[in-house]
Amino acid sequence: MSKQPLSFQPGHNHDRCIHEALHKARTLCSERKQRLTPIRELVLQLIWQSHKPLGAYELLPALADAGFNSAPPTVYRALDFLQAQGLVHRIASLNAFIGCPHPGPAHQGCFLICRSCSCTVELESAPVQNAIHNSAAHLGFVIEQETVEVVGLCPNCQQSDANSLQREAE
Amino acid sequence: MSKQPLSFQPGHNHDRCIHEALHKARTLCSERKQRLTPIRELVLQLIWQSHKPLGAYELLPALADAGFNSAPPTVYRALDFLQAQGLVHRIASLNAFIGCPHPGPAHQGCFLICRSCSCTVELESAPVQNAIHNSAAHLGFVIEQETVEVVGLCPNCQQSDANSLQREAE
DNA sequence: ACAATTTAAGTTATACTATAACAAAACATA
DNA sequence: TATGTTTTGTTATAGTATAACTTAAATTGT
Repeated sequence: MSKQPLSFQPGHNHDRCIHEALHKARTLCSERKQRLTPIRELVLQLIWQSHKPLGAYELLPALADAGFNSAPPTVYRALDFLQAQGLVHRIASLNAFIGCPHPGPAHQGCFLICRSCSCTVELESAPVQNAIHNSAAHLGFVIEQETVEVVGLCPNCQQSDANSLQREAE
Repeated sequence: MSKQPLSFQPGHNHDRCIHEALHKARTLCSERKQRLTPIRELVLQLIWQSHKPLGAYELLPALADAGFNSAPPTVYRALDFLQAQGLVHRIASLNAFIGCPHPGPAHQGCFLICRSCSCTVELESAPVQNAIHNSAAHLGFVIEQETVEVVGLCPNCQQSDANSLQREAE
């Protein structure tokens, strides 16, 4: 097994993840002459609270706490902007959003989502992309957008599951 | 380019698709001692009206016309049953449902969805599956459920798009 | 600096998707 | 036919997302 991505390392320094994500976002938006307004930056920071996808409505209370309007359009607009800039991805199967760990060139992720702890990894999976592209090309289908979301158990939770099954058996 | 699946052949005999889908469903449910009730069969038939994913609420009027209760739980229950039997798939990125052309062994499809005409093909794509499984295995992630939904342009609509662009240019 | 224009945020209302919870009916089986 | 189980009817509500219009802030040209 190869080195785990941070999402699957419970003990990693997550402050660093947040800090880096915000830094990259500021740099990219600046380069692109896009306005990373306070609301947008806050929403991005909130999304990066964890490596778990968050629903739009889960962000509203924190927006209110920060003194902003906290009606749904506010958070959806911020999320729309962040998605357009490739800073967050939407997970269609969960109606939720997650920060992109390598924003920059436009891309669509391939996500591994743990059904137990919700931790989610975004793979940059060339083989998956290639397989999809080949299948599509074979039918003359032109791809514009890909949604690849895989739900299962992360290594940590397989552990826990095994433990609890064992406990049940005792 | 290989032979197109029926979904991408506008002129195909679709009555045959419907008939076959219903026949397979009856056979499978019978084998499994599951009850394909009138409501469930009607919902399946409605889903098979076309090769385009349909929203749950789009089915309600037809249920009402047929004299059934047409509150949301009715159609969602039928869809739940049909999904459990592998007779329909849910397309998460569209909140919509589509008939499975090869029901039987449990599986998760890989879908090519035309953003112009909505026609959708379910691929039985071993290479895509394999690529996903390899990537997951590499991280020690155990897969339970896969969502692969690819949006783009089908061969027919590329044609149309090209034509309309050409017309615009004239 | 000012006015004009564009972009973002506030606000209210509402559309769309899905499920909870309980009652009534239909079915399966003894 | 009595019994338990499954399905359907029914009402209400939860959860997700956007439309439409107003106000405010930032940007641009002069």
